[in-house]
Parts: sequence; C-alpha cells; structure tokens
Amino acid sequence: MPPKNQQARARLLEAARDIIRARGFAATSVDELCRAAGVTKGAFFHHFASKEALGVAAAEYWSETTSALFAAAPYHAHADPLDRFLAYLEFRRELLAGAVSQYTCLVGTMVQETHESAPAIRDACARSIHEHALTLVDDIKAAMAARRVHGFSAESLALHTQAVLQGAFILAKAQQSRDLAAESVDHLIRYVRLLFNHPAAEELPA
Amino acid sequence: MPPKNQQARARLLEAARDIIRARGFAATSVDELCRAAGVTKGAFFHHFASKEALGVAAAEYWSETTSALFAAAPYHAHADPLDRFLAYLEFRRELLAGAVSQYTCLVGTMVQETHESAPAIRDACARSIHEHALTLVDDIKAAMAARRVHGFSAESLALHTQAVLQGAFILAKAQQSRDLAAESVDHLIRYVRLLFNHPAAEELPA
DNA sequence: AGGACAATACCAACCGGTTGGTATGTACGC
DNA sequence: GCGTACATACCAACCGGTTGGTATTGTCCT
Repeated sequence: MPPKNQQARARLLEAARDIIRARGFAATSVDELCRAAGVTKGAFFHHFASKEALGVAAAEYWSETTSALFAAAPYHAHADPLDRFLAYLEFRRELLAGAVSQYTCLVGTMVQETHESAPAIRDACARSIHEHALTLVDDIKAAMAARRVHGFSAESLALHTQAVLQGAFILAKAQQSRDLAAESVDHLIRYVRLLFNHPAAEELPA
Repeated sequence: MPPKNQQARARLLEAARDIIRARGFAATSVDELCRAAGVTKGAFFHHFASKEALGVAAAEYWSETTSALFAAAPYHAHADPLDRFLAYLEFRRELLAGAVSQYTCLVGTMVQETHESAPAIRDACARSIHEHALTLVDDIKAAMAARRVHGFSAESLALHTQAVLQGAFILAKAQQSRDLAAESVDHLIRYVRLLFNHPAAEELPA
C-alpha cells in the first residue's frame, strides 16, 4: 500500500489536474476524485472546505508546477531577449505531445466553466494566466526597445501569446489532434518574427 | 416535411445557447433548461433523446444562426479579397460587446467539456468551427495569390483566426472584460497586415 | 365537406442513482 | 492527551430519464 500519511491532499490535487483537464470541472464529481486519488470523502473534506475550494487549490497547484517547469526550461539560455521569446514559443509548440488532455491547460479549461458561477475559481485561473504572461513581458519590452518596435504594449503581446495557445488547445480538443494547434503556434511565431523584423521571418516551414 | 409549431424545441435551443454559454454544458441541468424555456421535462425528452442529443442540436442551431449572421454582415461588400478578410476580422472585434456570455462562442465552450466524454457533441462543435473557417479560405487564397504570399496554407490561417478568437474569449472570461480580447484581435489584424504587406500595417492604434 | 383516426406536441408525476456535503469516529505522532 | 489526518456511514437535494397520459394537428376516406 502507498504511504498514507500527509499524502491525501497532494494525491487529490494531482487527480484533479488530470481528471478536470479530461472531463471538465462540473462533470468531475468529488467521489470520482476520491476514487482516483485512493482516498475517502472524509479526507477530501478534511483538506478542502468544498468542491469550489478544491478548484481554487487546483488552479494554484497548476500555477506552482507550471511555473517551475518554465523556470527550468532551456529557452532562458539565449542571450538576446527576442531569441528567448521565440525560443519560449518554440518550447510551447514542442510541449504539444501525447494525449490531448496531457498538454492542454487546466486553468483555461476551468475558467470557461466557472467564470460566472464560481468567482473564486475564475480569479485563481485569471491570476495563473496573468502571472505566466508576466514572465514574458521583460523580454518583450527589451526586444521592442532594441528594435524600436511600437504601436502596442508588451503586456498585450504577452497576453496574446496566451490567447493563441488557449485557442490552439480548443482546436486540438475539437479535432483530437495536435496538428492544428501546432500550426497556430507557427502562425504566432511568424507574427513575432515579422513584428521584430527577425531574419528568419521568411524561412518558416509551411 | 419539417413538423410545424415546435415552440418547445426552439425555446429549448435558445435557452441552451444562453445558459450553456454562461455556465457550461455539464453544469446546466435539464430541469434548468426546461424552466428557462417554460416547458416541462416531458417536452424536453419528446424533442431530444437525451441531454447529449440536445448538445448536438444546440451546436447545429449555433452553426445555422451564426452562419446567417456572417452571411448578412457588411464585410462582404469590399471588392478586394484581403480587404474582405481584414473587414471580417474587424467585424469580429466589433462583435465583442455587451456581457461576456453574450459574445462568446457556444461550440468553443462546449467542446472543451465534451471532447472526451461526448464524441457526438465534440464532432458537432468541430464541424461548426471548421465550416465557419472554411468561409474565409477563398478570400485568403485569393489574397495569397495576388500578393505572392506563401509558406503556409490558407486553411491554416483561417483556423488560426478562429484559434485567436477562441483564446480571446477565454481571456475575456478570465478577466470579465472585452479589453484583452479586443487587443488580441488587434494583434491578429496586425499579423494579417504584415503577412500581406498591407499599407496600413504600421498605422494600427496601440 | 366532414368524420375517423393516427401521429405529433406537450404535460405532471415519478424513478433509482448520484450529487456535494456532514456527523461521528478512530489511529497516531507530538 | 490533544490536534491532525484520515475513515465510515449517512443525508436531502438533485440528476438524467421514464411513465402514462391529454390536447392539438394533419391526413385519408367517403
């Protein structure tokens, strides 16, 4: 038997991440979560005051784990800010691998369902997206200054990259394939190259 | 031979469009739908074999009503294919008005929740998105030929516009405002202008 | 034209199972 | 011996779906 002490909360959070991404928040029952995590309902409501509280905690857990993933990613190695930004986007495209519900975004899925009915979850999801976008802003600002690009804010471009990714996930779910999602990220990369007059702008694969 | 006087069916479809956009598919109960439509459960299951069948019908109803809206929209008046495409995108940005759940996309919302659990709904949503994107392909193809643009397919750019819009809706839901969504569409318009060397590419507002 | 009658459109009451949530208990480290 | 971490048993409300009906409509026959 797996170690039981202290682990119920973590196992529930992991189960929530996997099951909610596959089936959505409303369609995921507390019983199902408990079954998948191998704990009882008593344990669930010991750690989370309600299903909504679990949703908030799942969004925060998502923020922590994904920000660790991106912090450790290799794209930070580039010296030039624009190269870092482009390498980030290519990293995002490479992340589109395996089953659809393995590479899609928990908070993007949850916020669609809860934006009107569960403000606490919605705000936690909004924070997660916003904070991740913020990690791109310094590099975009530096690239804009270095290449004298203007006409929009660095924040809006950072958020636009997240919009493209979220939209790409919807396309991937609709047609059960990463192909369209990857092509959408390619368009985003082409946009950034055109915007900053990046030399490789004309060399993208079809 | 379509049966006449199907008030209940039409009212249920309209209720489904409004409520599912606000709360999601799984969180919308059959009882709630019936209450909103002013019909009984018997009427519901007379017209739809199951809740899943209602979901499929709602996606098809969405396709019909939105394709009528876009067919009648003024952007078709432009003589140049690229101008038509750009006017379409500006039309989409203008559509971002009123409450969040009034301008977001039913099928984009539904496919997120049902892509694994209800293949029939997922496929109906995928068809809806794909068919709408298809209405843009001829103009994009003509614009690409006229301006000798290559390196990607017209289909992939058409689908990319839908990805950006779907992602913009997620941003709008997360922050309960159209602002970020509109800015994301602005980035998309700027991308298309850069791609086709459109004269106004440098004149976009911040 | 009008009566027979069947199909359609809709309704109220109900069903078994599941839902999120609770009350109460226990095992155990500090 | 007390707080934390769980487990068991249970609940009322609600879930999607079914029942057995009635009112309205369309169609065929004469």
